[in-house]
Amino acid sequence: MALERETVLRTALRLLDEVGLDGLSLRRLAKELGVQAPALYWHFANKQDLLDHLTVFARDEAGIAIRPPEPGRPWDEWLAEGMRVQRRGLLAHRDGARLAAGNRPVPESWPHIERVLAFLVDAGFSPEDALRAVIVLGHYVVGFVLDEQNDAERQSGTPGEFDPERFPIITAAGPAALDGDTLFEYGLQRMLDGMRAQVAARNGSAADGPRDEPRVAPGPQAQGDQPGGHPDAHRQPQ
Amino acid sequence: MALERETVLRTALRLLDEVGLDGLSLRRLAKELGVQAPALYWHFANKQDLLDHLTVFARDEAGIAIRPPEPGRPWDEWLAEGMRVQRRGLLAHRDGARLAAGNRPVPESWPHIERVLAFLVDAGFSPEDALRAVIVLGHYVVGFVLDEQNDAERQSGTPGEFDPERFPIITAAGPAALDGDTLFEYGLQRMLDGMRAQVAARNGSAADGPRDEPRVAPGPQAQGDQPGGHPDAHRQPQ
DNA sequence: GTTAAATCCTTAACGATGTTAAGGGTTACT
DNA sequence: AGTAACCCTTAACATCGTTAAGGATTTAAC
Repeated sequence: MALERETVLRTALRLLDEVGLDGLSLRRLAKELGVQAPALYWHFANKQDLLDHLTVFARDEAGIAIRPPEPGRPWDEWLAEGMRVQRRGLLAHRDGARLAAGNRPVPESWPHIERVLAFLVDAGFSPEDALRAVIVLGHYVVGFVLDEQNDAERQSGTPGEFDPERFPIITAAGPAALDGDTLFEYGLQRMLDGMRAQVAARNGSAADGPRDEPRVAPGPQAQGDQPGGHPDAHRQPQ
Repeated sequence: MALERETVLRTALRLLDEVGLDGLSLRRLAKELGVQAPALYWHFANKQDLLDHLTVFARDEAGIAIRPPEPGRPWDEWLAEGMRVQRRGLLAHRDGARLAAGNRPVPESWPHIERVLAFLVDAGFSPEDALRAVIVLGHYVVGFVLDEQNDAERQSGTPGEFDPERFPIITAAGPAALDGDTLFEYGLQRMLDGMRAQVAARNGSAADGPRDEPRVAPGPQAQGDQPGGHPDAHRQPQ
């Protein structure tokens, strides 16, 4: 019976949760599939190629694909929700962030990004800042979960006890400040605050503030529908 | 002649720049030192231990240690500068971010953090938010440079050409939006904007919105730091 | 000055890894 | 029947981190 690529990836993902990324060897994976290790080279060029596809597989399985925002919903809430989903997708599997960070990006992700950008431009972003925003937010999410899972894998998180004499402020902050969800939300909201303010400044009084950001000419952008037929109804200018 | 720990680390750091983190094997390092591989186990418990110390060594060598802000200087400018220095420290060596992200944090870094927190609390942060701010900014920096060096190591950056039909907004944004320094500064300033707003709101009145890029910051000039203004990332030859 | 301990490194080897070479079966089509 | 595509096997290579056991060499003690 032929071994399907998807079978390999699904097994690899399950094995990843069991043994971690460092324990995920080709021999171990092959044994799990009832097969010899070199058999995997028929389906994938090499291990890196397998991991690249595994990243895509995990992302698709987690349902990261962006949903268009409901018409009445503010862009920032929608974006925030998207980032939370992305974080949960990385957290869904052991070493998920390391896996996602350590592979080459697949070209399939660009259409997805383009669709997100369309919504942001509709919301008042310049094309440059829209692109910057999604990239920069993505880096935040990956950096965050990377550390989060690093702490989980080893026992290396925050020391349970801090000497109040030497670390008065850390002690005053307390462990609640380091709670994963709260901490993630803090950074996320700070960044969105900044973007909100920038968009507001750009859309509102566009002539008063000493804004020195290069403004793009309001040329014809993103107005027509895609030739591929994406029925993405981007409307509702905030 | 006895081999010093520091000699090992300095050699390892130089070798890292030559062969990358994946090429940095104990045998290769030992050969560079004119020694057999197991000799390294006298100086370090294992490879992970060596890499942990290498991270500290690289950081100390890069002069990441925080300098207290000059009395008149706004906290946000000072923090921004600290993050730029941190980024440059990671960029200073090949795979620097991967190295820093992949090790267990050393307890020596906590006093450093405590000192930063003291300045932020003085500036109006609550202890919780001060702690959150430095952690969250750190995650951003690591996530950013991780991707930056990932693109550099492989040829896997952005495709040089985008089809304007399928990707109108990405095309409109242009490659300038993806310039490392500019992109880093964008996310950094957005996050600092959000923190500024929060601190201002917490300190009661003073409804000052987010300010602009520090290079045009109002107030007393006279702070002529580096000529050149923007941070200049040194990338070594690939 | 001999002895004992601490220091620093070597040789040999183990188990495991990614990967390649060469080829054996099965299946499908002509 | 023959041939090509498909899917996997056995064997092996080079390299990896790591351990075991033990030589040298220096330092300290009696």
